[in-house]
Formats: sequence, structure tokens, C-alpha cells
Amino acid sequence: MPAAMEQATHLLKDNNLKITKQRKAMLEYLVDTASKRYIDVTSIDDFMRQSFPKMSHNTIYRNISEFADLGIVERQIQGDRASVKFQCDFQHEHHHHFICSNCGKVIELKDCPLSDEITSQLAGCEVTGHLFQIYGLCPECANLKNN
Amino acid sequence: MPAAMEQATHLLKDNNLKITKQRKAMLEYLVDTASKRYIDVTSIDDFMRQSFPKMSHNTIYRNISEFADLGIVERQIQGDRASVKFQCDFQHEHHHHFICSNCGKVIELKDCPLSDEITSQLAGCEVTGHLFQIYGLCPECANLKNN
DNA sequence: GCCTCACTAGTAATAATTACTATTTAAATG
DNA sequence: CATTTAAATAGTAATTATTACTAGTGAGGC
Repeated sequence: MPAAMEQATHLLKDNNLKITKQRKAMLEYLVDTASKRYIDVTSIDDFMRQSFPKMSHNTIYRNISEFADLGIVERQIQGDRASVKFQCDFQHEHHHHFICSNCGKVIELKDCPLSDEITSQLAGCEVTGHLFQIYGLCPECANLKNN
Repeated sequence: MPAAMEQATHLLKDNNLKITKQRKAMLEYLVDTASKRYIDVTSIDDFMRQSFPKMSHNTIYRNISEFADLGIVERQIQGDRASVKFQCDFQHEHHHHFICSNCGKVIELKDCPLSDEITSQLAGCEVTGHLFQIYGLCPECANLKNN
């Protein structure tokens, strides 16, 4: 079992969630397809229901929600589609991403732009989070477009 | 007529779009309520249809789209709701925002975190845009919460 | 004031997501 | 290993947000 699966199932157990066939199948699919790119929720729904015709929307959406709550996947709207990506690494240090707007692929960035200079402009505010992302075409998609 | 309305109607005319009662009413509402905060699209829909019971969803959504295309409003997903904000200033220089996750209010930031150091990590990529936003509670909402 | 084309109302369809409930199953326990 | 039980699931239906379609209307140029 790949490390990512280990970590994910561990997290489920720690939270009294059962390792069902459905969850396992979903996690495997996500590790395979959404480890380095965002994939939209409806195509997860489509795929799972093709592979397991008896699976209900409910199950898929609920599980995605739970995975997100546990930090197993990261939710985000790409373009106008609700998407998720498998968490890069559970013990990974804070970082940001370049995201290909064509294929959803992500590239990790080293820097975090949050600085004292910036937060000092926010006197009285309670800062809870931030988002920094660069968009564009990854080398592969840029090539395809220019040829 | 406030400057923002002037600019917006000018932009519409320049693009062969007519200044209809419906558009005017929507713009007025947006200038009033969405100049310094994000407001979600469904509540625009609700409000407009309360004020003008004969207005159709179609009209509201189409106009929001057109306003967005012209840069009159800025679209964004806040939490999980499609939201818009009136454009800060049409000739305003590039900047980013702190956004209150409770009330949607925005505070402008001076800095842009995009640097050569960062883009140099993206060899081969075609960068088309970026997003930098800080989230949290504005001073008012932070106060409310702590009392 | 008239004409034309963009715009709108009204209705209906679609897509994505959530709700509900009877049944099933993972996994804890004896 | 058999029993038990809370959690999860399937199946169906509802809801919510958004878009499509078409006949009729009105803004604004002439």
C-alpha cells in the first residue's frame, strides 16, 4: 500500500470512520489521479459510478467532504468547477502552488508571501488564512498550445 | 450620479449594451452594497426579484456575466458561494485584498507578492495570472465575536 | 415618431448537490 | 467465531443554482 493510502486510512481510523470498500476505492482513485493535479468533483462522481454502478451520489459527495474535513484532500474551485487534490504531504511544510488552468497540474512554490509588512496593514483584523496561487499553463500544456 | 455609475454606464455604451431600467437598478444596488465587500449572486437574485417581481433569473445572471466581462464587477467564490464585488476602481493599479470571511468586506493591500524569485521557479510555464488574498475577520466582526 | 436590434419576462430545463430512510456492513466485543 | 451496533450505503427524490428558449418589449439612433 502506498504511503499516501496508509496515512489516509490511518486518519480515517483515528476519527472512527470505517474503511469501507467504497472509501478505499475512492482513495485509490484520488491517489492515482489527483496527487499532483486538481480534479473536479463531478468527474470523480462520474468515474466512481462507472466503476461501481450501485454507488450513490450521496456516498461520493459525503466521502469527499469527510476527506476534506480530515485534510486528506484539498478542495478548491478551479475555473468554475468544484475540484479536489490529494493532500501533497500530511507533514509537509506550508507552501503554495502554481496551477495549470488547462490540466489542473500543480507545481509547488518555495516561498510564502505573507510578511509582517503586509499584516501590519491589517490592524484590528483577525487573520485566519491566506491564499497565494499562480495560474497559467504548465510546460506541457504551453507546448501543446504553441504547436 | 456617482462616479462609479458614470464609469459603468460609459463602459456599457462603449460596448453597444443598452442602459435598461434593469441594468441601472442592478448597478445601483451593486454600487450601494458591493462596493467594499463581496456579495453572493443568489442574494442579488433574491433582492432584485423582490424589488422587481417581474425580473427573470435570466436577466439577472446574464447582466452579472456582462458586468464581469466588462470588468465592472469582479467575480469570486467566497466560501462556497459565487459572489461579486463592484470593481474597486477602473483605473486603479494592481493590488490584492484582505477579505472578511464573515461579512465579505475587503481591505486593500499595498503589496503584490509576485517576484522574479518566484517566477524563476516556473521555467517553461506560461504564467497568466495570480491570486493573493488574506482571509480573516475584519475589526468589526472580530469585535462582535469576542463580545 | 419610427425602426431595429438588443433586451427582457416567463416558463422550463439542466446540472450539481443534498436529504431521507430502510438496509447493509465494518469492526469491536465477548 | 458469532453477536452486536453504530456507521455507512443504495436508491430514490428533493433542492438549489444556473442556463436555455422564445415571443414580446423598449432603448436609443435616425
